[in-house]
Amino acid sequence: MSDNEKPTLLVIDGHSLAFRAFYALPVDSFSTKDGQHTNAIHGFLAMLINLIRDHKPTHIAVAFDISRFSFRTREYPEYKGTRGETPPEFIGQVPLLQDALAAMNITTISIEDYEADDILATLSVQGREQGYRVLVVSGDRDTIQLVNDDVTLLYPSRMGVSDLTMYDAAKVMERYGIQPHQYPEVAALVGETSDNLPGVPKVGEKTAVKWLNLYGSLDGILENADKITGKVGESLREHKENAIRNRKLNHLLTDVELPVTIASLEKKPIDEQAVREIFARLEFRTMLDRLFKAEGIGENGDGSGATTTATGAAAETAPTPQNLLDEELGAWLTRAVAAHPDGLGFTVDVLDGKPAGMGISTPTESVSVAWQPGRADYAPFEEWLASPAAKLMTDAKRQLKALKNAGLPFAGIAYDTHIAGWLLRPSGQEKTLSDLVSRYLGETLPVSDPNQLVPVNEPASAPVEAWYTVRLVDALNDALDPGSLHVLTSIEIPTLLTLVDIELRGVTVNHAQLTELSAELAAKAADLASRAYAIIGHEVNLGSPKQLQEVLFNELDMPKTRANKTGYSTDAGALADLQASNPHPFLGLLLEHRDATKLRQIVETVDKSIASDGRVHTSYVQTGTTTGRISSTDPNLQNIPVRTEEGRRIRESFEAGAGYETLLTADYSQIEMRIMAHLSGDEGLIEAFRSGEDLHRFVGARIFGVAPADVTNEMRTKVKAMSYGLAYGLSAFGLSKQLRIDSSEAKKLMTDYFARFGAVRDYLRNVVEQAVDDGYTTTIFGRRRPFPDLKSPNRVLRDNAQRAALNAPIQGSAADIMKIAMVNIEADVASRKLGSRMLMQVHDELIFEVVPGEWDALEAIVRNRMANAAELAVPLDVQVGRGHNWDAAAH
DNA sequence: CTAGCGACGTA
DNA sequence: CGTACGTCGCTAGT
Repeated sequence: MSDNEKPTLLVIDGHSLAFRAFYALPVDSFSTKDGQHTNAIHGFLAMLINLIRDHKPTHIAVAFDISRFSFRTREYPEYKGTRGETPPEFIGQVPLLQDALAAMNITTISIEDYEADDILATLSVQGREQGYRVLVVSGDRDTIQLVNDDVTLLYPSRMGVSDLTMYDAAKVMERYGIQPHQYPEVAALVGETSDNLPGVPKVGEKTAVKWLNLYGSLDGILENADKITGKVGESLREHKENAIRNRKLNHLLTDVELPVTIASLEKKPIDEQAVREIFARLEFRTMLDRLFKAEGIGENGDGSGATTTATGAAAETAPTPQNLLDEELGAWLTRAVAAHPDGLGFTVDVLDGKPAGMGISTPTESVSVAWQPGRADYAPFEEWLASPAAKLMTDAKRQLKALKNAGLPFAGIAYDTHIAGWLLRPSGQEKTLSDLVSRYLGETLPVSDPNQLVPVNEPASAPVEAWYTVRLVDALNDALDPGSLHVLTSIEIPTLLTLVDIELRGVTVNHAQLTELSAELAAKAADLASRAYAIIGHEVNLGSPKQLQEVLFNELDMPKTRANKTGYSTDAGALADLQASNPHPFLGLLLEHRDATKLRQIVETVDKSIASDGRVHTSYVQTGTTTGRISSTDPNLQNIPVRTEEGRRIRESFEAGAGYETLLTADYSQIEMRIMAHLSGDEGLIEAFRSGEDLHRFVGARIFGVAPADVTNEMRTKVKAMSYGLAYGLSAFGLSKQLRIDSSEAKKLMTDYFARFGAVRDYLRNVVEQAVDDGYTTTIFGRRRPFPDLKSPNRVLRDNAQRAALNAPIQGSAADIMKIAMVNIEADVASRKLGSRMLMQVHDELIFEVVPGEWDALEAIVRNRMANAAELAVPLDVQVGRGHNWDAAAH
């Protein structure tokens, strides 16, 4: 059999190559936004992808050392003893690399007490015996001994992994002048400094090779040691024990008992979804394309990288959808509903915000409903749609909006797999039905391929999606704990319905007013810019941090600020510091210019999003956060300015619509602090809230030991920053920086705070401890957030996770409470048949439009439902304001 | 044309 | 060396 016909086994020394990659690539250029370093992973995978592309291995294994200790260190404790501490930036990369390899369905092997090289040696021998061509990739020269006619070593050049030198027997001969199997004897004589194995002094590679060629082997050399003259001969006779020991240690074992067979290492298709996930986590972008290309998964979707399911087991195939009408459909629905009381899968194809087709499924059957407006044929369908019969959906919000747009009645939503998936993995990558199917069913959702004129796979249609949804519900319910399930059915599903309504309502925004404001701000920005140019003597793009750096740090020669990836920071904080140390008129103008352009930007964005009904319809993303909050996009109405006078002019343009008398705003005051009081059970803090006194004044009085009336503004500011910072994991350093006070003073402030409110500190500590134990945090209502990074060996990652973990139950509980309030308010408003309606949610604030004459009724409902959304140890205080526009309605 | 980054608005 | 978001313009890459 010729080499070309032989299968190719690729075996890699994982640690050795990852370590090479680590030193080959700059650590600073490869890290995620969370601070996880990835240079070793990147270098390793890039190398691996090239190997797969160039050598097309049929079988692959990667061997890892389990620890620095092995049978060799037992026999010779000094072995590798000179190796320094592993660099902290390297730690943690290996487990992630192993995750990535797992996603690529590549086997990794580690065996207690043996080094990776022993595994490689055993694999290469077994592979050869079984008729494979073997490629060994290692950065350890000892693996040269493995080379023979069937085994080739790929050895990284100097400081890289991208460039591998192929060592076959001829190349070894050319480079060292010996046969590969003789290499360990040369190495034994010469010694290996990096392994802390001294050899025979004065004997280098040249001498060792000369002797070997003269006497045939190390044994031969030692037998003839007496014949060797001169200082080198003396040295050999004196240090021959070194050579003997080295030879024992650098012999690689070829009979290690392996947990796998060579055949089982056969290269399997990568798990595309898992690879996408891990690469996303590592923030590798270009790598994904390279891998997919090497795997033959490509734009043209040719068959070479056929997307089979991970298990290889035959996935269930979706039932062929039936086209039913009229009584047939009605009969089918009656039967299906009776047989599946937990619900039917339901999917609406949405086209331009309108329902196009729909699909309904049980686990074994599916029906296509080519619904068209006004067709009497669909009366039985519409009846089912409006009934409380359970519907199981995926990403229901836009589908329900489409139904409402078409004037279809709807009730009975029982499940949204999209939300369920988010509750399981709130930081999750599962954005689509396809992602969920892949993760929870281990199957691949058929997708349409725009590059194929005649699709090979029928893309998933509404009934097929409904069928996958039904099956997902079971899988998700198995994965969901009771608390999360409660959050899903009692909080999220009702909230979803509320969001559908408030998005469709939108909010009236005064276009003329925004246009005027925009022009005003543009003029102001232009004026500020020209004055700034005059000061520095030339024009510069004030919106370019890069150009500003040139002006500030070169032309004006200002002291360097905090460093960032592109140089030095020019953010507002840094500029304020500069203004304090190096007052310069340019700085003030720059800051003012930033303010004006930022505001104008927001004005323009909001203005552009006003729809033909004169209203802005934001999209709330119910699964947009890790904590349970809702986010808002297109446009984001949750970051409309409020802190400055000018900013509030934008809020003035948000008005009560035609037919409505006024806006009502209602917000929770200090809800997160109240939740902290409740969760910690801190007597002092609870008393503060029950007393009705100004919180920061009350706390300040306790801390500074004065009467509440004697708490100065300065004291109050400090206490306020401290209190709010607590829930974010603020440090003394951070506090001192924010308040611009001495760090010793900040430290004292914290000490004094905790002396008075010790249960708060205990609680915060306990949250983190519990999260480490459980692996997740929980809100008052049972919402979970996993924190795998709490156990990360990377300190930055771990510290970030700790702060996020102590904040999650607080922010998350507040989000839960607000959602409950919203749902209850909507229910009350509906049952009282009020025309007034909820329009917006800004985390702890709700905005309503009030019909003339309904103010009192609405205010009562809002106050009641917000204040009583949860039973806490402290009251929930609600502030209500009234005004024709959003700003005026603030209180 | 797109992705990453810096900057900054909100709770 | 404070949590959670979304959006913009600039820049450097494709």
